[in-house]
Amino acid sequence: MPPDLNLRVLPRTVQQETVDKLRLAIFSGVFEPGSRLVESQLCVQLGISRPSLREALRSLAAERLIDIVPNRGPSIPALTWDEVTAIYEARELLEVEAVGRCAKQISEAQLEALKKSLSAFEEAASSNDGLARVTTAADFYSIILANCGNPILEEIHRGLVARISLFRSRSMSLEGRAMSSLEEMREIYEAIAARDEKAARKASRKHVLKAMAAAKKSMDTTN
Amino acid sequence: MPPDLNLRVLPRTVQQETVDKLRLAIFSGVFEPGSRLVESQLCVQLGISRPSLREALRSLAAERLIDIVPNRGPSIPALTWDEVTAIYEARELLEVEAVGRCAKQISEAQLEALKKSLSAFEEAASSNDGLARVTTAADFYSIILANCGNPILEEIHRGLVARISLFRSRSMSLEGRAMSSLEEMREIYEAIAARDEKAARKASRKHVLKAMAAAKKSMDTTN
DNA sequence: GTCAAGCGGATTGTCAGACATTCTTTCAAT
DNA sequence: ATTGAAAGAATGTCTGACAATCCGCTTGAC
Repeated sequence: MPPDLNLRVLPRTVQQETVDKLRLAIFSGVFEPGSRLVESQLCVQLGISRPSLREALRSLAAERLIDIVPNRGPSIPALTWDEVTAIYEARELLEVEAVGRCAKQISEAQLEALKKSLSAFEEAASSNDGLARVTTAADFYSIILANCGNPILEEIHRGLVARISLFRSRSMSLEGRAMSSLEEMREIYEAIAARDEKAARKASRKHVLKAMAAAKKSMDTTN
Repeated sequence: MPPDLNLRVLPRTVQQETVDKLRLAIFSGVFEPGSRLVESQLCVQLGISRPSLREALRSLAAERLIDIVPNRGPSIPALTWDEVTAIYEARELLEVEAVGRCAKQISEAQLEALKKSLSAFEEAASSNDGLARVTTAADFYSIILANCGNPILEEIHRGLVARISLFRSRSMSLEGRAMSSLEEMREIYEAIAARDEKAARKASRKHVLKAMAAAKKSMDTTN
């Protein structure tokens, strides 16, 4: 038996379920940015006790998915454009690095999986399912980050993308954005498949910058 | 009145105090890596109730400063060398970028502060105060990260450095490490002061790589 | 003697309820 | 209109409780 195989089946606790549910709700835009999360209401909606909820909220606050101000309670962050820019820049730094590493060392099997996820995104891009677009795109990055050889980069990247999920889904709904996004992602894929690290990095940087520009545009038009 | 001036005085809650105290305790190596944190014991030691403690623990778990396994409770992570390497690599990526940006845009006043912190480290380096070495070095990075123009990089970097604090303090106690560290940091400072971005990045990369090597060495000798 | 099964203490997961403190809002008074 | 006070709502924190789970030890079988 492989020594590092973790066979432990992690029991899912109420607090974990709650964190996942709330995270998903935040992603999906259930809560308005800036709106407050009232503990008693959430307790009823989720069917859990206040202590469990509060533990979950502390986790989300540490992930920066919610803000908690003492004596005012939790709320959904209303990100300024400066903050969003900073997150996109950090994402660029990490993602470009991950793509570059990925080009050097991804396995054929994973490359195949990456290709598949690209197809999935292609399908979603031509559909009108906004959520599908974001999730399939996320799958694509996820495979890349999982194969960059550094789990920390993956972890941080996931956290960053989570924080700008709303902007991503908004911008992905922009006219033509999904299609150009597809092209950029295909370019990334091709470079990785060709094991061309330099080209992969370049394509990745271009993609993130365009995504940021699209987010900016969607922010201007929406607000 | 400046619109972004935040005058709110944040009341310090028990949970925040607890997070800070525990974080500091973890930094200081009060807990053995791999050791378990028993809730009832911590409650007594900290003089707080279990709910408050558990909220604090969830925060720390989200920061990856502790592990929490369902039904087994929290424990101090026993990092493998692979994990430490991954963290150092991510730190390299962020720190090099931050140093590069810093060289381009740090203000004269902050540059002066950076110089001062370097002097502080110089003093600590020649002393035998291990804790002072680590904290003054941390101040040095802190100023750089605070002036890189991207608060997200700062935030992530702080989290990463926190997770390897033990390795940093151990390696900083290595014969001669503090002195060579001082030289590397001086090189970084000089490059920033000269506004030489390229040199700054190079010096920064060298510094992190040497720090990683020292950590590796200390790990080999200690274990 | 080794190994498996099982038992009991210790620890965590979760909840209910309570109360002081603080924030927000409303309404009255100057 | 601004100020101030009071009511209502929400959070911060604690106590106490109980079930579920884990861990170590004993017991028993082979």
